[in-house]
Amino acid sequence: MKGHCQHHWKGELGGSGYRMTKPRQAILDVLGKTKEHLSAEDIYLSTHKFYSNIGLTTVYRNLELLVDMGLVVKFEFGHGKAKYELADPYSKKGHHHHLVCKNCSRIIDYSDFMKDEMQFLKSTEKGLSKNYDFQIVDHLIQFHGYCHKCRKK
Amino acid sequence: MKGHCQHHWKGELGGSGYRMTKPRQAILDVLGKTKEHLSAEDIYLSTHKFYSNIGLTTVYRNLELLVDMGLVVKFEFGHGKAKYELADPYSKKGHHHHLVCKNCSRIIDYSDFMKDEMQFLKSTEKGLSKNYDFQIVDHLIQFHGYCHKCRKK
DNA sequence: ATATCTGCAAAGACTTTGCATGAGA
DNA sequence: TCTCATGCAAAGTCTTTGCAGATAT
Repeated sequence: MKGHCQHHWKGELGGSGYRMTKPRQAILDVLGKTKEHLSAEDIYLSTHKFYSNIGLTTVYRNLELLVDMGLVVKFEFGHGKAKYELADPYSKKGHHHHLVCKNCSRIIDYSDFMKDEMQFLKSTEKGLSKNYDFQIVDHLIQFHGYCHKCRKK
Repeated sequence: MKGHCQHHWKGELGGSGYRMTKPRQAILDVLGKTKEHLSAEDIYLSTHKFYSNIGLTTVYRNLELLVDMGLVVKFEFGHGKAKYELADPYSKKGHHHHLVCKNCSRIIDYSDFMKDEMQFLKSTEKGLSKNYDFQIVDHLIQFHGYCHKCRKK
C-alpha cells in the first residue's frame, strides 16, 4: 500500500457506500504526495493546483469523512488549525510520531525507536485495558521541546 | 506542594514580576480543587461561585500566562475547546496521562505503569535528542478507545 | 505612583450548517 | 434515476485584541 502516488481509493470508498468524486480524489492525492502536515486550508489551496473550484467546505466535509473511515488522521498540535495526514497503512511514512517545537511550531516526524515503543505500549495497553475496562484502539505520543534551530538561541 | 487547597501562589507570580490578583487566585483555586478537565468557560463559571465579575477574557489571558509560567498545562483533546489542569508539581494528581473515549469524549486520568513509561521515555528521549538535535522538555501520551460504558454497545 | 491587570465590546480565526444545484453508480 | 455530494453564503464556536478605567505593590 505504501508509496502509491496514483492509488485511486475507489475500493475503500465504494465498499462503504460512498462515491469517488473529483474533490475526494484531489484531497487524497494531495495528502498522498506531501510530507508536510497540512491544514484544511493548505489542502484546499493545493487541490486548486490541479483541480479548481473545490470549496473549502467540501474539503472540511471530506476530511471528516476520511477520518471517520480511518483513511486519514487528524492532529491538533495546539496552534489553532487541525492538521491532516494519511493514516499509517496508506502513507509513505508508515507508523511515526511527532516532535513539536515550542518555539517555532515546527513538526518533525520520527519513526526511530519503535522497538522500545512497541514494548512499552504492549505492556501499558494491556494493563490500562484491564484496570480501567477501556478498549484501546489508538495512541498519541508526542515530544515537545526545542528544535535544532531554536535551541541555539 | 501537593494537596494544598489554600496555596496562595504569591511566590510563583511575584518572583516573575507578576501581581497576585483576585481573578488569578480564583482561577488557581478552581484548578486546585477540581479533578475535572476544565475549559476556559468552565473555569469562568466556577470562579463566579465565590468571586463574581471575572470576565471570560481575563480567564483566557490568565490561563495563557499561567501556561507560559508552567503552573498550568493546556490540553487539546480534539473536542473543540481546550482544557486546563494544574501542572504536575502543583497538582494533587501528580504525573498522569489520559484515556480518551472516542464515543462519549470522557477523559480518564491514569498514573499506573509509570515505571514502564519512565524506562521507555528515558531511552527514547535520549535517542531522539541525539538523532534530531532536539531538546525535549515535555511529552504527551494519550490512549484513545472506548470506555467502560461505551464498549458495551 | 505607576506599571500591570481587568472587564466589556468588538473583532478574528477556524469550522460547521442550510439549501439549491450538480454528478456518480 | 435517484441518492449522494458540492459550492456558496451564512452562522456558530472558541479565542484574541483594543481600550479606558481599576488595582496591586
